[in-house]
Amino acid sequence: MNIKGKAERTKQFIIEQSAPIFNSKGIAGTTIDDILAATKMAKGGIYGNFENKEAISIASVDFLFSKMSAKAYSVMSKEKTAVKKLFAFIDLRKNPLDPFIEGGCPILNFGVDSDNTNPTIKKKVKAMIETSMTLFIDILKQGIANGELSDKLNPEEYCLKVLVMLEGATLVSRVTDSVKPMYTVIKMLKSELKSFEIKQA
Amino acid sequence: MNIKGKAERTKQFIIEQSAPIFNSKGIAGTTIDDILAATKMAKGGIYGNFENKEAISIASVDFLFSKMSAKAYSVMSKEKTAVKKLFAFIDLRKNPLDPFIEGGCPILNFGVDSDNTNPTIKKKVKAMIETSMTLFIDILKQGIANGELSDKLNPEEYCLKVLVMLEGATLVSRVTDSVKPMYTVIKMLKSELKSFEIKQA
DNA sequence: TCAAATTTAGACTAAAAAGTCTTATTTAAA
DNA sequence: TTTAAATAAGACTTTTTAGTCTAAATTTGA
Repeated sequence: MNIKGKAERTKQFIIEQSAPIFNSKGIAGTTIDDILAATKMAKGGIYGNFENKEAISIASVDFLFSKMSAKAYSVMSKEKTAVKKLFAFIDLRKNPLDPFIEGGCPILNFGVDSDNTNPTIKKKVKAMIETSMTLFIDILKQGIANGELSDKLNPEEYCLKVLVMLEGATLVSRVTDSVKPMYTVIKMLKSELKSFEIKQA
Repeated sequence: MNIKGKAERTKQFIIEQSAPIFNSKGIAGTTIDDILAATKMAKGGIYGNFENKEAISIASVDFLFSKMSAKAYSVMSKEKTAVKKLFAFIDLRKNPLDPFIEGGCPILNFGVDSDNTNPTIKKKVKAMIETSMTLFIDILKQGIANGELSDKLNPEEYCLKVLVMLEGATLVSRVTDSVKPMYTVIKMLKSELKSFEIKQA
């Protein structure tokens, strides 16, 4: 009848409803009752589709990371230059108080949540960080190769800077309930990259 | 007999044993049984000194923030110049895999943990961030005032940069299980501050 | 459309966690 | 040293959370 079958659609629905809760309250802080409330389903419906809470949390993390990657890819591929691509990515983080994903950045949240407690999730966060870094580094290398950016720019170091400053600023902005730290950080990051731009003839 | 009395010493002992657990496993992820195991006490001993788990978590956060502040003050006051003071603070974070406080940076951990869930703790994290920032800014302003540092340096922006980069690098280093991100970040932060140093005659 | 297979509801059970209370022990002031 | 007060032990109760299971409902292929 349908392309995917009921089971798979229900599974996806549960993940979509649960993911923002795990992201907001943490894995230990999220209960099955939270998930029942969010999905308006009963236990049978949940446990018929997932073995246990852990399985839902893992699927939720995968879902959120995919969603983040897809969004980043979407906004970046609309731009043509390396600088514009990076800026488009940075701008996704502009308002940490009204984030793209409810509860704030999943890398930050699940990174802290899983550190010391959850090796499975921690591995996923690590992979997400490494994939993102590699992608950004490649974009900057491309920009240097085609003369858009000075070869004085160190792509690895600048990309690390972007990542740590965005995560750090997300933390500070959310805790202090102010967008100002993030705005200031974005301004600094952009002006640094601009200083390596080579004016085209 | 003793200066403080048994009750107060026991209370302090419980806090000292519990704090690293809360910092490592998060507040929701820490159980009373964890605390019993760490203190080797029984329930009566715990609940005789604290009303409930929340009270222990609050006292633990206060304890860890005081400990951090004291340590920072201790290493910074040994130095005479603004740059050396800042560097001493930064160097406290050198190895995120073997941190001064077990489980990693409490600002990062409790910031993420409390965001969305725990207003009481969140307020404490906010206060800690703001006090630290103010302290560092004052040190840099002093350095500018006495001619150690160029007045081209923006103390607010540079301090924010230090804070967000150290927190972000702590996250990345711990999740990827590598000190390299933190080393790179520290190198960048130091070289930036050095570039504002005025060579004394 | 209809029947087999799949999926879901929700009462029920099990396990884990929080918190209480009485008894025993320890402390500290006289 | 003695004794009243403070403190701690640990069995017990309560609450919360996870997970199971059977009957009912829904889906899907023939």
